[in-house]
Amino acid sequence: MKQKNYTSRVQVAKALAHPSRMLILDTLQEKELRVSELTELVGADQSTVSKHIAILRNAGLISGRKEGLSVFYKLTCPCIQSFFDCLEQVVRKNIENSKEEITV
Amino acid sequence: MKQKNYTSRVQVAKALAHPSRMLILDTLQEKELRVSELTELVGADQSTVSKHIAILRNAGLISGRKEGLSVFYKLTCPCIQSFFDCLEQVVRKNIENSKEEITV
DNA sequence: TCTTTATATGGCAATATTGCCATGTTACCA
DNA sequence: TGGTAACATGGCAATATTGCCATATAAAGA
Repeated sequence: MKQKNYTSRVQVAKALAHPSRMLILDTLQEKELRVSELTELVGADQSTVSKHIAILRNAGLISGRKEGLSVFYKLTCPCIQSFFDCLEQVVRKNIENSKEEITV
Repeated sequence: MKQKNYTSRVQVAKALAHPSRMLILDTLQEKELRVSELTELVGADQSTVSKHIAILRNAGLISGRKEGLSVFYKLTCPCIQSFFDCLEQVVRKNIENSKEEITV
């Protein structure tokens, strides 16, 4: 592959590529939440959610703030909204196209 | 997980989560290309690139147009640009933050 | 200091993704 | 009709991701 390196971009894209992480990001758009709240939201094991959080944190999409025993997470970048908007736009376009015939 | 279903969104995000596919999308922003050209660009086996193309196509990110023996692919949605812009913004923010101390 | 609570991490089995080879399909041409 | 070129797909081994259990770490209170 003779190309610029997409390592960082891909890391961010991979972080988005899981329903639980998508849900976490979507929810954090409204307000910051602690891990216990995110765990209940996702409905998986606490360790599992903690690992999802680590993936989002390592990708630079969220950051944490300690307060007593809790850690509150929030989005690092408001641009995530445009991300989701684009995703939705593609998804909607797909639905429209599937009503017509398949292009290829 | 008590949530709306993110299946379609995740499919699109997953499609983005590979350096070869990122390169393909990035390149198709400029002009449509046939499979043989994309294969040379990526520098992998033709069958491998064809599978990457299928993933992008199934996610609704690109569409193909047959012309003789060739198939030309192009982006379905100009919003992909804002996608990359956001990715770059996060990546840049990460670089800045790594110069300071680690937040968590 | 000892406990408890909140979060993070190690380990590992189940599952998914990736990339090559071989082969199938379609369109064009002799 | 046979051959060839461009692309797609089946199969499979290598690799990566996921999610749970067990456990580590850190902060607060008794």
